[in-house]
Amino acid sequence: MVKTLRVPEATVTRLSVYSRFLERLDRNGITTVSSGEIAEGVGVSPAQVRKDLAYFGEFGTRGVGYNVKDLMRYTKKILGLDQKWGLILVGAGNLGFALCTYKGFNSRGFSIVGVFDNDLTKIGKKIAELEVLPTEKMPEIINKYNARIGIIAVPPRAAQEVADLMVKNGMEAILNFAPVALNLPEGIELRNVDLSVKLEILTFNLGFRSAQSL
Amino acid sequence: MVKTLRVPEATVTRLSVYSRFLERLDRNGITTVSSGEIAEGVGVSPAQVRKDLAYFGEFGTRGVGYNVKDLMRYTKKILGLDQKWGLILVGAGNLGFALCTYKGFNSRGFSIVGVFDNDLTKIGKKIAELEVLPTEKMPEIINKYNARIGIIAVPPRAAQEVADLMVKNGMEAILNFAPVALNLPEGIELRNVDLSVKLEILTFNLGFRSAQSL
DNA sequence: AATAGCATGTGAATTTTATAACATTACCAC
DNA sequence: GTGGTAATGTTATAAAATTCACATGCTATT
Repeated sequence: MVKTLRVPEATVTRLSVYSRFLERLDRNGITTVSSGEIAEGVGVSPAQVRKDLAYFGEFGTRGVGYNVKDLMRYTKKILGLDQKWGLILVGAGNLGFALCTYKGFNSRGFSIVGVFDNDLTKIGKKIAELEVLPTEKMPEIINKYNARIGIIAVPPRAAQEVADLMVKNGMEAILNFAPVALNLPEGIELRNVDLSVKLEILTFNLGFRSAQSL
Repeated sequence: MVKTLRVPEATVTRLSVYSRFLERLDRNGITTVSSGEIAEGVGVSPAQVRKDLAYFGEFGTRGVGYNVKDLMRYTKKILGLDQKWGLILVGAGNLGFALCTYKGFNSRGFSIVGVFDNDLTKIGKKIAELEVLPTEKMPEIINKYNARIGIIAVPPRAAQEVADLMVKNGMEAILNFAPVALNLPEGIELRNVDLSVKLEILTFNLGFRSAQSL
């Protein structure tokens, strides 16, 4: 029986943020950091930082703090970023293009190894150094680069179909930018990035504020 | 004294998702829907749907369900989407370009009314029908279109400076795509969209799964 | 008009998450 | 070495969010 401690997703999210903050500290030559400084730097409480880290082990030294380089490595290891990840992307529109060229992915060990689209006007075009391919080529590319994660950047109506295709071709995780709820078999990891939801939180709050000041 | 019920942000997030789901139902000519059907459609529990809606009033009919058109209008009203919102965007890179042309914003009443960049090679270029302007023109555009929300799509190191400028020019809310924690004065609404965090949740889960099957 | 059926709205129970408080341990100065 | 200081790791407390269960009230049918 494995000791199975459930890690809250919010903890994983924050860990990702800590990890990048640590990279920045490291780039700036800082060698030691306290939970309070991390907290300050990313906008949470010091207790939260320590609690989050405690899910995974003891990484600090009492009375001193954390070694930046070490903690950075640990966090990246925990997140699975001690390896390179090849991603495939379907949807060679403007969003797909932006994602392909997004530096934030590369700097964290992600690289897009295949871009697909079924729009004949897009196939053959180049994005960065990648040629846009028809989805029939998906198995070949996935196999060649051992890709396990797919990104969906197509319009909403096409998203489910693309998701099904990805699953059929063995993808284990999907990052979906289309604003629809996808139906996937058990065991496939799915996360949605909804670009307008956060905007709507902002408008909600702007309205709510006015309502309260009446 | 105003009855001040705090609405969880997760509730607002889901409301936004419900709202778009209802739009889809409406487009498909569906007139009535139950909490169970909404739940099924967006991937939450029926009780969750009812609880979320209960923060804002009673919108359904017992034994029947919800009128799709009405509930759609209510949710949009609650989210502040019964009006048009003009947005300004700083950062005319690939991401900025993608956001400018993103249809999901327009369909929810958002329109980008100004695109700014201080890169001389970008100023003057056209994105959709908008010309990229230097940030000095920001006050003029903000005033002309009554913009209250700004989007940051610049590299991390420039983000804080852009945020400060937006605040100085009267922006009340900021949607930040740069992967850094911004420091803003009290009262400014801030939400971050971090494109790589969700990917790292996926890689965490993929790794975690393998670890557990050992 | 009465009754059966159904889906909402809601208060209570449970679970989860975050905060706070404290005990522990490493380091440094003397 | 010994004691003071500081920041971690952890336990306890509080808060928040979700789920559950059911009473309420509308509709349709007989």
